[in-house]
Amino acid sequence: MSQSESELQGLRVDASLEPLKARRLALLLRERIASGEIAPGSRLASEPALALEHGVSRVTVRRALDSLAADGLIDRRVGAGTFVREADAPKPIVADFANMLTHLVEMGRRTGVRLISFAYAQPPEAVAQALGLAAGERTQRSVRVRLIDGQPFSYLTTHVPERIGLTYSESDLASVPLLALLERSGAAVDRASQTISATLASPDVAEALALEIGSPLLSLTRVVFGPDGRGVEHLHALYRPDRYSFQMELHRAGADGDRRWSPVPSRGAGRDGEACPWAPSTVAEG
Amino acid sequence: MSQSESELQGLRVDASLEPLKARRLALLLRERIASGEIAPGSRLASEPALALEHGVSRVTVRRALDSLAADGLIDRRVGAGTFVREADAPKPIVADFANMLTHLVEMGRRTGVRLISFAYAQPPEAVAQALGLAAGERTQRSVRVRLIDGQPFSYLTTHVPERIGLTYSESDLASVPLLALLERSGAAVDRASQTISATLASPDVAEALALEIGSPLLSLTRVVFGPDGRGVEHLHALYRPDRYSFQMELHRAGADGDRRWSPVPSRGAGRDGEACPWAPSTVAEG
DNA sequence: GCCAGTTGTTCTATACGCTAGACAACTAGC
DNA sequence: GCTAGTTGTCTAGCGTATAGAACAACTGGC
Repeated sequence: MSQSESELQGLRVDASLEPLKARRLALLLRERIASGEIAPGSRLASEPALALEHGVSRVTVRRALDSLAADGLIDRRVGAGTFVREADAPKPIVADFANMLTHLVEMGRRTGVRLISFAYAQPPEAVAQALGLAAGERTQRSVRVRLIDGQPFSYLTTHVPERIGLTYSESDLASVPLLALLERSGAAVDRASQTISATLASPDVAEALALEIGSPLLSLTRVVFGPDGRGVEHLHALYRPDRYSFQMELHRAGADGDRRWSPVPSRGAGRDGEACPWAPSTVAEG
Repeated sequence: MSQSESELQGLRVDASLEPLKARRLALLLRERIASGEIAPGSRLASEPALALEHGVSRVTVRRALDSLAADGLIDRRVGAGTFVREADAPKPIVADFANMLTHLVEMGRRTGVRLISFAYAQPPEAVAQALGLAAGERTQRSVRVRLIDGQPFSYLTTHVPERIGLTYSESDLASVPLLALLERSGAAVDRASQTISATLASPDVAEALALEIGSPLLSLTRVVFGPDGRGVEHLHALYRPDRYSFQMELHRAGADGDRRWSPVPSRGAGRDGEACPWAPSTVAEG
């Protein structure tokens, strides 16, 4: 037993162990670089400075930087310093909210889908309740990972009432957006309610999204209803924030003194002023 | 030596370190509980069973469970087992997006503000660019923490061009919403652009929000523009997802086949069907 | 060329995560 | 009451992450 364990540990040394403090520092710096808080091309604080700033030893700082260097995020030059590598980072996808969700601003980039699991079973209580299912009613549960340019960016778990799910096949799901399938099957879509939050990557999600465990994730839960008020789809989506974020443009509305905003269908309001005339057909739910 | 160690451990028990494997297991179990995969009220596998299942020692399992217990997710009963606690989670504040942002659904709960810092200085490059400032133009930078029922839930960093910031005082900021101050000063507000993402709690933010370092946070960046197109306010907000989330109701819009949604001012669409008729005056930017 | 400051490398000592095992206290079912 | 199984507590020891420090190699600006 101790044999296999030590062997296991020995084998996974390469797998970027990166313990506690070093890991935290790495995540933090990763975030700052991804968000542009530390501008590309600029020099990071020196290792001793970082060590002091974060209250850790220089060894730990170096371990964190090793991780970033291994991912090609930084360049280290002896005697000069550590620099954020110039934009080789593909710009994150920006989902325009005003126009409304579901619309991926793809700008010609290729998206793909990997179907992780597909099965019919009894849903968790919370899902059953949200969809307004009858007691014991089963759902089709599917887990998919969406890719852009071959890179995973979202982890989607959907529950669809069995009666609706049966109208399309597993391979349909791997190629056609779910909402399209739902409509094709005659399940009219009328209303949706969604909540946006944040969470951490659990081991399985982390692996699917090529992340480290404990990385931050954007979380979206959406429940779609038909005109009869019955639930049609329950979506739980997790997004890599470095590759996907929500954006919206707002205009002042209402009378003066009435502080109220209204979303506006902003065309191509990408964060870097990208032109991005997206095709009206590039619709996806992920 | 062993004395100081045990003493140290005794002292920092509260600080809940939660290293690697334990953390990993904790996240995994958290996920399963949150998703309902392990139903509320049901018994978890025993500690030895979990240890065997995940290939870790029982001590590690216990550390993971300690973390869940500290968060009130599970109940442990000696001799009986460990049980998933029935939903007692205090409902988070829900910001209704459709109606539009800035609107806190407070439902009578008292909010407060703690002013962390207040100063005029040169803003970071990214902020200056977003606001469209002239080179070298300074901004008023303020950091505030918003509370609800005495509990911190958001960490707000705002940058306002110096010329505008000078029109109100430090104490104004601690009591009046920023947007109200801006308008009072005659700085008309016309348009805003915002991005929603997720990130991790850095040490300072973690402390201000009473969180552990590395906790997930909802991140909102908003840039407000006046009618002349010049930036008026740059807001970077971080929210505790357990106490604050965004919610919106959507209605199908557009012709059939045109998969398009439009936000709708949903009154009281709280996740648990709360009635919540919020006062139109309860406006805040946090 | 000099020098302050940087990364790269190595060392020691300590702190601590993790394992393995044993035992106590308790519970539920028979 | 008895017993199997549970959580609570403790011990001992190993491997390693971390702290702290020193030194080498290198860079850029003066």
